[in-house]
Amino acid sequence: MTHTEEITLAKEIELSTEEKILHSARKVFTKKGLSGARMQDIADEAGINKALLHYYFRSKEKLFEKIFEEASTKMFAKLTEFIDSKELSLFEKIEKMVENQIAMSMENPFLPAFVINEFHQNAEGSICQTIGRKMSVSHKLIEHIQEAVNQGLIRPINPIQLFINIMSLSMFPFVSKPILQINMNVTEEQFALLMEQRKKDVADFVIRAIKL
Amino acid sequence: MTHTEEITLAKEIELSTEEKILHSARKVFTKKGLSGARMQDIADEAGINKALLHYYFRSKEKLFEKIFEEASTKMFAKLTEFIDSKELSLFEKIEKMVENQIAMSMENPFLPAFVINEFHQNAEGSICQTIGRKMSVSHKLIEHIQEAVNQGLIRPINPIQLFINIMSLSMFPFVSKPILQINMNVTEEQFALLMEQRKKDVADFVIRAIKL
DNA sequence: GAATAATTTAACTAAATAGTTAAACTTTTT
DNA sequence: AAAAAGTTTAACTATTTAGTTAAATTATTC
Repeated sequence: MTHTEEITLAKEIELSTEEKILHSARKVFTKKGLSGARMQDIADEAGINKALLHYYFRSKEKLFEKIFEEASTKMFAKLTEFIDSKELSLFEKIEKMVENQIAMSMENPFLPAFVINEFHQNAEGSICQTIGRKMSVSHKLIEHIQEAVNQGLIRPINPIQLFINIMSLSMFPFVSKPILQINMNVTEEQFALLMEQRKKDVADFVIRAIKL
Repeated sequence: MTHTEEITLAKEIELSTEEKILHSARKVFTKKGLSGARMQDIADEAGINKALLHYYFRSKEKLFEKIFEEASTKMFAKLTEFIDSKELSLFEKIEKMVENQIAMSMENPFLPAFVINEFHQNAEGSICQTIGRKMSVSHKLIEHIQEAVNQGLIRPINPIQLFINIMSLSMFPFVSKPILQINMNVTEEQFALLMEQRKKDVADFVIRAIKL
């Protein structure tokens, strides 16, 4: 193996320092939160030292801001893709919302709790205000629900309550996972299975609750 | 006003130092979490200095443990009262569970997010393990649901999923309140009104979803 | 291949925060 | 009222953690 081959291979396998930092920052911040995370932990996780962290990202706040914004966006990314669609029926939208949010949570188990908690502890803070404005979920879904009620397709329900219900059923299990697991003696595998079932179960549950 | 009258009056109005500390510790810990809370903030909030805090409660950990255990218990206290009852029907239990958990969350707005988040960040830790064991929700409810399915009173559903649904619908809105508010432009009063409505709405929603 | 720029480190400083001490003050007991 | 116990404080120390510096190393450009 020549020298250049070694380098090419290394580049394919190993991430750049910046990417390594972002990976470990994601991991540490989402697990421990802003106040619980330690720059030293992030550096250790990335296999570098603290000075290099500050070389790439001036401060903890700056690094956090990047991770938090990325996380907030990711949390609702799949939703915004189709929520305004004119082609999908309300029931189809509900099915997709549930499936997408559960899939997102399964792929990123700490993400929902992280975003929710930082908003909680810092709701007035500038970061949350900025990010909050960007991700206001469309009023078109609310209108879609209201239309369905008006047309007698579903029973009367406050559209906002229905939206809250869909989000609650999809995401709460992941947010409260540790309590549920202790509470009900559920292993990791059992939990994953339950959540996989929920992709269909929750949509059915919601549709049964609202159809005439 | 005599000297003794002054003292009697003061005792009625003012809390003991220990109670003042617990009050402010509750406030600061539930808002900021273990890692975000500062002993100085707790002292300031109680109108005392840090040394006195350490006089009453040896360390931050000790004080936190007390507050956290109290909070975890409070979070499910009302539930455990009636959940095993033989007199109540399943639907009555569902109505009470929803109403109690929403009422509890309205009275203690930061409590659910606090408990959930600390479990998340510390699920392996000794505190969570100890507290977790104490609050395992009864299997009798699960059995009650299973019986209702077997007797054909409700449509087939995994009892664990139904339990998760009830908890999700009752508590998620409070956990995700800051995001919901920014997302849907909802004031404090509007939010309180929505949650008041949910006490009935959620029970209806669940019952409609499961009844034949 | 020398010069320049980018990357990385060890060792440091600065700031924040938990926890301690010794003395003063207050209340209760004898 | 003297002694003892309980309460409170100001000023302190110890520890943790974010952030800096200057020098060494590596990669890139001319």
